Amino acid sequence: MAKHSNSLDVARLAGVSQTTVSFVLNKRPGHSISAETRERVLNAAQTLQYRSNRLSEGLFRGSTGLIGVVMPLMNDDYYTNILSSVASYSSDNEKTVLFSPLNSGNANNRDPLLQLIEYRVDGIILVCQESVIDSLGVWLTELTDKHICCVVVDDRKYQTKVPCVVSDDIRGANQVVSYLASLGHRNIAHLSAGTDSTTAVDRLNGFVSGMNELGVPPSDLVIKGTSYASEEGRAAAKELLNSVPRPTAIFAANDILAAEALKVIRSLELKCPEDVSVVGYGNTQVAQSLDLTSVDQHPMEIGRIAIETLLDILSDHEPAEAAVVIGCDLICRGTSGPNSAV
Amino acid sequence: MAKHSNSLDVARLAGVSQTTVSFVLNKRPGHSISAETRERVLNAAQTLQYRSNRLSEGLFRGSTGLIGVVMPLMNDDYYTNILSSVASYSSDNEKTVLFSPLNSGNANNRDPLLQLIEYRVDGIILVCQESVIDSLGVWLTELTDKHICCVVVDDRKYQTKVPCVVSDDIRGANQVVSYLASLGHRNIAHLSAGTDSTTAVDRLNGFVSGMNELGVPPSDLVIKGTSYASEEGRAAAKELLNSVPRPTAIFAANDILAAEALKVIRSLELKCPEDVSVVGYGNTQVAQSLDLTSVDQHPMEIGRIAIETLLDILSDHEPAEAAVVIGCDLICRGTSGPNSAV
DNA sequence: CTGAAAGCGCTTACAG
DNA sequence: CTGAAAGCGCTTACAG
Repeated sequence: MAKHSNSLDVARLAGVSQTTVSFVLNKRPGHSISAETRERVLNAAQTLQYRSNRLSEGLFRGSTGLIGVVMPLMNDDYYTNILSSVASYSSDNEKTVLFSPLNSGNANNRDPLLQLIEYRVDGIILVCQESVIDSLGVWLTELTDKHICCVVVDDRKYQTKVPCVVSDDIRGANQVVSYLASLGHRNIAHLSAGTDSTTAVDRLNGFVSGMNELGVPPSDLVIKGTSYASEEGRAAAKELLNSVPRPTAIFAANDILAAEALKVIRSLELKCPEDVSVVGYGNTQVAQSLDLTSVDQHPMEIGRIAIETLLDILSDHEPAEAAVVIGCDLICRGTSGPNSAV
Repeated sequence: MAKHSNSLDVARLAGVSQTTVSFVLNKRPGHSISAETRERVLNAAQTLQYRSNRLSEGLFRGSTGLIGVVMPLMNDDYYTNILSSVASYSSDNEKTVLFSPLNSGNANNRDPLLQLIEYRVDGIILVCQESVIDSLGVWLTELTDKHICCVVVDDRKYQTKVPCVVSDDIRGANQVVSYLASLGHRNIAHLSAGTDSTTAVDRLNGFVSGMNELGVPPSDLVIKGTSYASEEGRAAAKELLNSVPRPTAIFAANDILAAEALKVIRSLELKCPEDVSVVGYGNTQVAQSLDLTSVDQHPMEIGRIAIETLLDILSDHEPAEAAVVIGCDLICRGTSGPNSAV
């Protein structure tokens, strides 16, 4: 069992009361303590390696300094970067992250929110994903019932009730289409991730609207793919690349799918970007390693805004309502080039 | 400010004492409660959406149910997978992860351990990295002073003092060499990550010993590279591929470096694996996307063993001492093939 | 079968 | 300038 010294231990060693210890250690401005007593307390605390018990503090204050983070944890830099940014920013603001994973894969999934509530977190950052969307409404009312502040990332369905931070996937996808069009491409196909995920739908919509702006009629749009899974992506990529006429450019809904497209291109002995240009989404490590043109969503920025928003609400009680939309940037690399068919 | 109902609220609504509420909710075996009272308490708890305050519980019990995790958070599936596995396993065991990032990048880095100690975590999983190695000794004595259980991942320097879980990098690297040798390669170069990181050193050593077993004298070994950073890796890969005679196979210390080697190979208009075979390390998303032969370290398994070990110590007080070495597996993909020069 | 009381480790009015 | 006391929300001997 762990052995921690407490403020009473410090008090005894310094020959003062607990009150004095608390005053010295918390540097209360009102109460002045004699320099000599101060010194004695500080020494005692040092000697005993005293660390204040944040649980007790929290109990008294009604504020724990804990920030709950609920998110899926998958092989995607996106989530890692958000977590990294939230955690480091929290740490800078004397907050600590209590982490609750989504879809841990294991069967006995405890309610991820419940754990956080039981520890009386000051606020929650909830990063959404398909599997969560259905529960979201219930969760949010549970949180508002208990007056627990929450910021939702990656979904804006409830933006009137709770602050949301989302990536501008529609515009990102749109930018990709404009960029490919500027390279002379018209026969652009979309390797989609289906309609289960909000982000996939947004990227699809951005693609469609971009193509419409180019004057391509909806009936001529070439779209395949049903999820972010690489196996399905591969099959869809094959269909796309075997269709006649073959698209001169493929816009994939994420970098993993783009990687699958590249594999298929290679297996068909086609060349990228000479025969087919490929653009991904997310600008993950995969994109960098593949020299893949992709859209950077700035996940660190998303995390930063989310935690900043949460901390703002926590201190000001200002009920921010609007959704914050984080812009994205197209990063051009070697997999995209001029349409050689022109 | 958050509003939670407490056990007194429940007691009042049910018309019983706090004691009874506690007994009902915690299903104490000794004390029997009349079915009718039980029902009333349960209903009241339900009505008030009562959630026990784990901080108060922890204060009383001297055990918080919090597991501290200290790790770097970078664009590497390895850490993400460890965290994912630790978090889900913790959750399954009624524990919650308190997360403390390493190298958050920001200047005002609070001591990552301190936060965890202040929240009186039951135990700590410490995933090492170059930047931590120096502090490790100090940290460990701080933890043992306070009798806080700790499991160290990725370093076994202190295995006599604390349980360690490490990946078998030496053997992994060794396997790569054997595999490449079995394909007829003899002129195998190592794209190293230098000597700052323990893992990089182990992979280097595994490579060297593997080559020695093949009968290649140390003086003939070709080794370049100084870190896991892709820029440096790229430069080193260029040197390797321009050396005479050109290596017929390159073993890179991780997948990112391998990806850089592949880029250089392409830029030199060489073919992989026909002209040069490439093998990475980590079997990350990058390896899958590049169809890269790589070594899977089973990070989920590493995380699982780490948290299992910690939970064992926590419940049995058995002072496990030995280091657990997690095996790894070579995953053969398209970037490695027979030595065509044979 | 049920409840009053003490205590986990803190902090802050309130006295002196 | 310093301390005794109460209370944050729980749980568990100990009574009855």
